[in-house]
Amino acid sequence: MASADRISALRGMRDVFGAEYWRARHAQDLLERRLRLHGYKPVDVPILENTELYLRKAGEDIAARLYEFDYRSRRVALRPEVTASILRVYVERLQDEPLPLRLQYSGPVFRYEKPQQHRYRQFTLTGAELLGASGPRADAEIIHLACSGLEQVGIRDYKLVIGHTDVLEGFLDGLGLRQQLVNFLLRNMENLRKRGIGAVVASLREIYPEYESAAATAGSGEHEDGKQSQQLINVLREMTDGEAHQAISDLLQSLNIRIDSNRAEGEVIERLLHKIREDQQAPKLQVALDFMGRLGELAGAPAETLPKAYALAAEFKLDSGALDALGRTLACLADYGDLSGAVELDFGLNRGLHYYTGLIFELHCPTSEGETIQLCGGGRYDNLISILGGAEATPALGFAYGIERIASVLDAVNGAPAEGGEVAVIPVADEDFAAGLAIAGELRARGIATEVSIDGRNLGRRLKRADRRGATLVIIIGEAERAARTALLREMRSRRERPVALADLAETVEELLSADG
RNA sequence: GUGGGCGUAGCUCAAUGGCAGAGCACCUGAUUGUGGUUCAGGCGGUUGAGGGUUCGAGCCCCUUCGUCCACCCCA
Repeated sequence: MASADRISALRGMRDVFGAEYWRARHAQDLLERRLRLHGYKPVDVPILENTELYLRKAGEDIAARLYEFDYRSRRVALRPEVTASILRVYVERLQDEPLPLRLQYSGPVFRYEKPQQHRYRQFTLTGAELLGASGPRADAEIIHLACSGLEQVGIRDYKLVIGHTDVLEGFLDGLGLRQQLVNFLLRNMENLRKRGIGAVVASLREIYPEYESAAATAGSGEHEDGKQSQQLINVLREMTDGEAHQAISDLLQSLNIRIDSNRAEGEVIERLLHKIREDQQAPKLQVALDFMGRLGELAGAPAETLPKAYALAAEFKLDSGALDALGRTLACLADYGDLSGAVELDFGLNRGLHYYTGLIFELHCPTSEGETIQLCGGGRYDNLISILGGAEATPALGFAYGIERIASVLDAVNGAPAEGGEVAVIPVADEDFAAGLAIAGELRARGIATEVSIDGRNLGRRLKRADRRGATLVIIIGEAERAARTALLREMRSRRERPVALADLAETVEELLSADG
């Protein structure tokens, strides 16, 4: 019969086996253990959640990448991260626990992104959350914990990058920009640094086509508008959308003006208001871009970078509270001793999950190909618990490792236990199976991985199989052994073999294996 | 979303527009109770799919699907 068409794995989904499996498994075990040793209690949460959980505050970026669907009139989503679930559990069931509460988790997450190297649509996160703790001591504990996990799995040449959301966000919030533009600017911080202001302005045009013309006329003051209408515009700018809309509508009606077009009156008013306000945004945008350009250059060792940041804050009359906090966190971090990884401050750092409210950090590491990949990311999200319905505002922070990425930078030697059975039992004939299975049972009871050969081919073939599967010892039972109540114990590497009494077999095997190391 | 590369045997890949091949894996035998080597043989293909050019297409052209990589973003 002809074979049917194949069904292959979905794009971006991977099958993991062999050495790669063990590398990832080993890394995850070590990390979980390290978190446990710091008092972080494991929690298992569902992979499938209510979509709403991720829409509350995660930001549009993640919403667009969600595996999300309707099931029996319910909107559900595969989790793109685990923090939201952990906080949901806290809000739902753990609010009577004494704070601070230390929790950890491991498991798969899903993001619908274009796959490429070190980037899959399903990957595994191991993470920690510290709930109900604010201040630099908590910040330092989390950063140190993240670093010490990497050291535990044998990664020492990592780089720690620390940033703070309030420096940029605080500045933008004070500017009075439309929220859409603020979000745009936050998203484009990296972009600005890598590709320059031209690229950012180019993509800005997509959401704010008027930017350049508005910027050009903004400086010229009161242009074709008369002074009176400029005053009117200023009044409208101060109003909320609803008030302004109503005001214009009333004005048109009292003057008995009909909007003479096939557009609805409401729509015309919307556009008018939009236009009035856009002009206002342009100069602010210019200031914002200027500030961001300067901020993006602020990266490097804390000792040099922090003073520069203070100078910039003073120049733009910005509150330096975030910088003070960063300084205190760094001081607390020093109490853990020297970090073997290099620490770097980066004020351009801006993480994709938009719920971060203060400290943010990432851990990076060079790969064997000479590239740098991010292994871990985290930060503080003080208002997420309230957003998810927590009874009272509870500060919180955490981080997560990407297990596959960590495994990819470990060398093959680092944690790849032997595969399959160390011992293979080969019963030659049907009559030998009962004895063979009994021996296998004894060995397994002693913790020795044992497989029983069940293919009926000739002995040579079966030995070959056992060898290729990595068996170091083979136990052969056939007619002669059956009669003598022994088994033939063969050491594969040396090809030496000798009969051993069935009663002594398990003991002998154990000794041989432990002698080998 | 944008830009590249690649789709040929189970796997890794060859093949000036001219008979679709090799290595590995698998199976059989030399060896019906002794593996890693060797030797002999065998199985294995709608060359991703569809159309076009040509006497002739795995190769050239168009379409489409898949996949990998890069940008963006992230773990």
